[in-house]
Amino acid sequence: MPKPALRPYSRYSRDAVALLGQQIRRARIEKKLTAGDLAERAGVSRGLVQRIERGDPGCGIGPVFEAAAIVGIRLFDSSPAALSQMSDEVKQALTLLPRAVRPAKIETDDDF
Amino acid sequence: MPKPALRPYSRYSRDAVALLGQQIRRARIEKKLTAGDLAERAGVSRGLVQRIERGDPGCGIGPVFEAAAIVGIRLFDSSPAALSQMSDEVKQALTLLPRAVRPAKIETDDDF
DNA sequence: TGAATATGCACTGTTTATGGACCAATTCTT
DNA sequence: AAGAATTGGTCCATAAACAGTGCATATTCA
Repeated sequence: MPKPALRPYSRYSRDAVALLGQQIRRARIEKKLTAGDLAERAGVSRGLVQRIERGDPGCGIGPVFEAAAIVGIRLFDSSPAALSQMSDEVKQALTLLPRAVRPAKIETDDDF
Repeated sequence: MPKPALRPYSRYSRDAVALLGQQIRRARIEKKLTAGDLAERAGVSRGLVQRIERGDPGCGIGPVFEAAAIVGIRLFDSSPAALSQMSDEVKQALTLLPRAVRPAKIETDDDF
């Protein structure tokens, strides 16, 4: 079956997407870039920039992060160096974890 | 013209997307959730979860953030409350900025 | 105020993302 | 080691993302 016409997003993720879009718009304007300028730099259309700033959850995460980076927004509050280190750490942690998750059948509600 | 077959992402944004995916995978495994479980909770297919964890930039930002939220990853390092507040602040800042950007033509070349 | 430009929105055609089913390989548990 | 479940990949059908365009409105600046 195809892509669902409407996807139910949680409030938290909707807010997060919207916030990121607003931050991008703010940073763009502060840097005195037009939507068209940002679009060109990001290699996307102006229309997509508008959807990104509006917080459309359907936008690809690639273009969104690209736009964010261009206007100077640090994802994860991290510099490129820190980002790389975090990646190594997570990759490291992943090698120590099981690759396949088993049963766990009974109530996954952990948190003490 | 249609969607570009291949989009050129910067290293930074590619790393950021990949890192987020790895973090989601790590958190999922630590919580003992199967990819199928996470998919079901997020309302997406298992295949999409795989692409998300792999760091595919083409994935919608909505599903990615949704998955992240489900496994407990705080976007922006913020709790829901903080997220809401940040949103207000940015919205506030936006009202104080010009709505349309003028010339500024001359090189805003920032690093990042 | 007027001119120039940015923005918002809607429409169209093409490409892509996604769901679903299926299969093979991997991996965990007993 | 065996069995059961997870994972990873492919293939197909379909809805959606995206680029482009045009145009109306809004906005900045002279």
